Amino acid sequence: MGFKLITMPELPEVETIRSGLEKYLVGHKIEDVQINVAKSFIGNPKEIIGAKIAGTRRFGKVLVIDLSNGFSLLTHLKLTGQYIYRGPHLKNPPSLSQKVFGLPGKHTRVIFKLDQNAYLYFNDLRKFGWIRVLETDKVTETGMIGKMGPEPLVGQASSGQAILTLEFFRKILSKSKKPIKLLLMEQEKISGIGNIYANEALWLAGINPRKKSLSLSPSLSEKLFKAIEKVLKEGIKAGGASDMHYVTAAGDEGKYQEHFLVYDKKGEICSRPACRQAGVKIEKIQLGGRGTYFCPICQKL
DNA sequence: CACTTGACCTGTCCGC
DNA sequence: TGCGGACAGGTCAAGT
Repeated sequence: MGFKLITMPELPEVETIRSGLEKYLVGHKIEDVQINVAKSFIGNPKEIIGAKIAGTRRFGKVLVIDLSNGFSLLTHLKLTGQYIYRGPHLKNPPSLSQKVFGLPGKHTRVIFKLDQNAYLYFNDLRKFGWIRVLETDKVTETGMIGKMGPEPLVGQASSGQAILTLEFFRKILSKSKKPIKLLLMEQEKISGIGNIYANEALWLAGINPRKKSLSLSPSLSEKLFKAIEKVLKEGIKAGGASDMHYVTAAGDEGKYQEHFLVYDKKGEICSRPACRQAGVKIEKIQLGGRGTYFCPICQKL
């Protein structure tokens, strides 16, 4: 396993972090907030001090922590954000992954001091991530979440969020001339898919990432729809993909990177039987400025 | 209007 | 060995 990639939290990673936070944080009270980097925390910390943590939600890649006093904390982890809990609700904490930047460490931007001598650390190497204080009843209509497309995983939508249906998926595709991969990653169309899972889903469906969205046949769009669901589900099942900075709320690593079929596989033999036999190698191109991996044979344009 | 590129950051890796 | 540059990728702003 290489250590050169930054595997940013996408839907399965954020969902894994969320379910950990749900387990560990609910019932805790926020006693204090220490902000080490001003741009990492937007809003007034006084509005959350003294509040109890009531629950967690996820909208696409945005994590929401709802408090008992009418306020919520929204977080986007962007590329390198980590939320790590230490306290009595985490029995037998796993040995801290080396990917964790210390607790606290050099890259700890915000520390929430909770009751019962517990702490929630927000680490973020590149400072792209943010935590924002917002009234709970404004969460679904404000900013990114307000414009966000439907949730691609059945059973995973937060209340009030639409689920992506095949019909809606086809409708989105039919309206866009963009390369399909770029469309999949557009959060205002579908929420939660990033570079890794877009690459993986397209390989699984046997579709070239550059193919124009509106040119997908009904059978291909259905194939892709199912592939998206499959890779996201398997991502969650594996606890997310850790190559560089992603860890769960307990501070340990996910395993989905071991299941990668194309992502970061440039020059390796495509694992589809016919391609493997013929020795076809995975290629890498830039699409929308992002690294894009595909098999030139089983993902023909 | 649609699409592309750059900025935001920091660390790692690669080649000279 | 040291150093500079390319690269990693989500989102938004600015440019074409």
